[in-house]
Amino acid sequence: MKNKTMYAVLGVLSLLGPMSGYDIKKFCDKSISYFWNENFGHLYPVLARLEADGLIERDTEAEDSRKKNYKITPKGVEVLKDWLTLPVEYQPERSELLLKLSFGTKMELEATLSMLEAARERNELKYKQLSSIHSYYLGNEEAKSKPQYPYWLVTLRYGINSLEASLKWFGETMEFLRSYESK
Amino acid sequence: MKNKTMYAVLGVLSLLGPMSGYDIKKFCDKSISYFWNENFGHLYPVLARLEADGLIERDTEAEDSRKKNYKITPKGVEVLKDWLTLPVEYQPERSELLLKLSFGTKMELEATLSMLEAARERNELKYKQLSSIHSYYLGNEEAKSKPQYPYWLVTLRYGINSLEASLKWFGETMEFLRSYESK
DNA sequence: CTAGTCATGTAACTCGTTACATGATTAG
DNA sequence: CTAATCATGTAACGAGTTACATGACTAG
Repeated sequence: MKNKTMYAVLGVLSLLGPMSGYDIKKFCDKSISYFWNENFGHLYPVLARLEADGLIERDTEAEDSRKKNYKITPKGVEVLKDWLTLPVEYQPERSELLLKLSFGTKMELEATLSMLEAARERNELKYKQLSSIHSYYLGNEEAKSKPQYPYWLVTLRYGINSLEASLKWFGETMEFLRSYESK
Repeated sequence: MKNKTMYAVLGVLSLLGPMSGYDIKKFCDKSISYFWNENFGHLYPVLARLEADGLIERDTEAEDSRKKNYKITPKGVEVLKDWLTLPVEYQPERSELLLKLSFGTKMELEATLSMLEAARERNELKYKQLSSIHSYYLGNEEAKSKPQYPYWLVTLRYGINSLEASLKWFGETMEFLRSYESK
């Protein structure tokens, strides 16, 4: 479980050019929060360390007084590329929803169902948000002209695809549990 | 991000009866690793604390010499049930695969594709494993007679359903990226 | 003038991982 | 006899979260 925040920072800076810590956080929240999240408490120390290690540096041009804009260095690019070619690390699964559900016999059916319903609604909301971004992308020539376009499109589709599958499961599962009980 | 290991322990003990730390770990690895994982370094201290707090206690009956068997106490059951009715906590997403993929322009297409292929193969293997457990369940009368049966079935289906969706996405995505490049 | 947002940071903390240590038992 | 597995633990560490502090600027 190595520090992945640093690679996220390097990647974002290499894709979008000089940015401040605050901007990086905003970008995460706004554009990639469905698959990546950062918080200030971790981000700022990582930025300091990346600068100390010479992987990023202050961008003196276009100084916005109170912002600390960083740009990636050639050394930073190298480190990023090395990481990109490494296989994706195995991440042990931990789903609180499924854990609770597997203890279903220890709670009331109604409680289980309302837990599922709450989770389903959250997913449905996310699904709608991602879908609307998706259709925006498909109809926007400027977005399409960017080199990142195909990659952003497929990540988006991953999110949409997963949510779609989960919504289907929620429906089937709630139906199944209700009918199983009433036998 | 409260300590969820303790609830996992309480739940497992309440479902399966007295067990040792070693057995709990084995159960996680064998039966629920597709949605929950534990490791000894965390598990043993948590067991000690749960005992100190009176949520579990040593089971003196059927002592297996070198095993420390724990059973859940009434207080432990209460704590478990309180937690079960709480809504599932929001878990910020962090997918290394999608992060890397979103930086796709910074690497060779071939490297991206082989990263995807490796991930796809892992998922396919898991998919086959879960599917075989699923069909075993459906044909096993003893499993069906247990009160947990409907809950274990639906968690299993969650795993299968997600993997199925991801496999579909992997196929489409690799195809899309290849054809996008060659234009 | 005041509330909110912009922007950067630090300190304390908790969770979970990794690596190591130990001793007992069992299989070949 | 030896290697593997059973079984329990500890120490050190690192990642990431939460809460707090600070100051500047901005909209009503």
